[in-house]
Amino acid sequence: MSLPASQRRSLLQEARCQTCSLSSLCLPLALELEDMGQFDAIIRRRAPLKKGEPLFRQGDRFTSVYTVRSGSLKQVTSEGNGNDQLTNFFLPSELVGLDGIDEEHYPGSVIALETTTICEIPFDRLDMLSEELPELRGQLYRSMSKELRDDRRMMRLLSRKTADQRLASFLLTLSERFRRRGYSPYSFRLSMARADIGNYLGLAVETVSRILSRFQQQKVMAVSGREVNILDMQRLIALAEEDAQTVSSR
Amino acid sequence: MSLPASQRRSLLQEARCQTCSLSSLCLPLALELEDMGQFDAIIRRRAPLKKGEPLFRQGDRFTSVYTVRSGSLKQVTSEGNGNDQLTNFFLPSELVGLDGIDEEHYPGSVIALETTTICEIPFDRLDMLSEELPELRGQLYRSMSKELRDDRRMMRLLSRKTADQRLASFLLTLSERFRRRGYSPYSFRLSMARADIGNYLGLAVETVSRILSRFQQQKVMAVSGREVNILDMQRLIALAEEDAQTVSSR
DNA sequence: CGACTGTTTGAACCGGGTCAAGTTTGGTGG
DNA sequence: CCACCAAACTTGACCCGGTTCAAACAGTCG
Repeated sequence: MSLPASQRRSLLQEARCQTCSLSSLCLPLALELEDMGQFDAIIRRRAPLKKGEPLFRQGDRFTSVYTVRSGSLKQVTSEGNGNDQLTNFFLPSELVGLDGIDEEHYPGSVIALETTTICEIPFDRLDMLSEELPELRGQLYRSMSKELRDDRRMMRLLSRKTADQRLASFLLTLSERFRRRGYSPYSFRLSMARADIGNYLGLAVETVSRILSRFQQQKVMAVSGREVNILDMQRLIALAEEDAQTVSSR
Repeated sequence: MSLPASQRRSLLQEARCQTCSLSSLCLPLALELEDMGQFDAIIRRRAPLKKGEPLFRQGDRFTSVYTVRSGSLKQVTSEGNGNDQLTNFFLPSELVGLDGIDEEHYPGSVIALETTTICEIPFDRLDMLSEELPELRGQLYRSMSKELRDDRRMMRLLSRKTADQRLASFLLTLSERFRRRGYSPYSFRLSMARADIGNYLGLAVETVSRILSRFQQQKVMAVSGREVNILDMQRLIALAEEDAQTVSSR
């Protein structure tokens, strides 16, 4: 199956970091133009994933890290017995698979929540290139360090926050991530199911649903299926940070 | 204040990786003897910390990562309002401070739980050295990756496990860490207070205390103050993994 | 257009938090 | 070495947020 040369070129073009709209957020963000060419040479394009398809499965041998080009994914770790744990959602420009380096196997499956395109970065090549390019190395350290910090925040959420605070925090985090990517922080579409949100936040589906209904009824946001519209950002921030009595007493 | 030459030498000796009993677990574990010398040259010895003293405080500028030589520490992140979150305990050979790389400030205070000695590794030197020594670089990536995996496990614990399962898991994790360091996995001393355990596991102090009492009464372990003696390891593993009805029905 | 999956809502229950009151431990100074 | 005090720990009683169970409803995709 072959394409006309022009289309083939445009596909390749699309896979080049220099022309990628995410380059200011993505791994090579710290690179000079000339270095970016080197980086470009090691990344591989992947066929788009359809909704529900895995990028890789738990236990697969670790070979590459990935960045999301478009779409979104979830990471799920299964513990043998029925209950899985959803440990992460990935949006465009975010790095996937860093937690597989250590044991040389991916510790969870990563599954597309919608049609999703991906850049594959073979880790051995990345490591070698990071030897030559201190900027790239630094960026890689920073990416992992940021993920560690985010994890700590998540632990705090899971161990200290009420269901309302969890939902509010989750929505604010999404909002902020959309904002940084140039989308509206007020109005966006949830690509994940309520069950996924519940699993991620340590809540029952029913609780997620109930609280979303309540937020809507309190005019903090409008929710219609997976479409979210934040109406009162300040209130949402208050809901995420403060304890119950502080919020209710206004 | 000066010491006889022989003692001075022995102090320096003590600070050398080649003679450190932890070298098989610590950051330079992958290095050849000759490379270890280079690594040795960049690490700095620190005066021992007394119980309650901070290694660094939340918000301090990130300069170094640290490894524990002896003793133990806790990492605490404060969110302005009263409630702090204890996000980690550190035992000998474990790397402290990796989550500060990204924002160039430490995201939490790290405080000694007992008299604790530390090796300081200035990060800029470590980064430069990691350029020359692929083994060291790999070990650094692996350390961070392992911490990511551990965090995911902690998230699962916090979002899915009951109080009993949390305590059991916590004790097993400690047990395993002691075992790997050459100490008894059955009998050890908790260097942290019940309140610290509760904070870390997302439980009230009272709950921690109650459950430890119950474990003891069920002859799973003997607890006397901070001394722990695991009597029935299999049972403890079952308590950590299985759901309540499975365990109670035996 | 039917079947299935995802979502919402209601009612009842319970695990673990909170509050309160001892009890033990460890550190300090006499 | 002991007495004292504050901090750490234990235990009990009660209560509440969030889970579970149940059932109806809404999308969505063959």
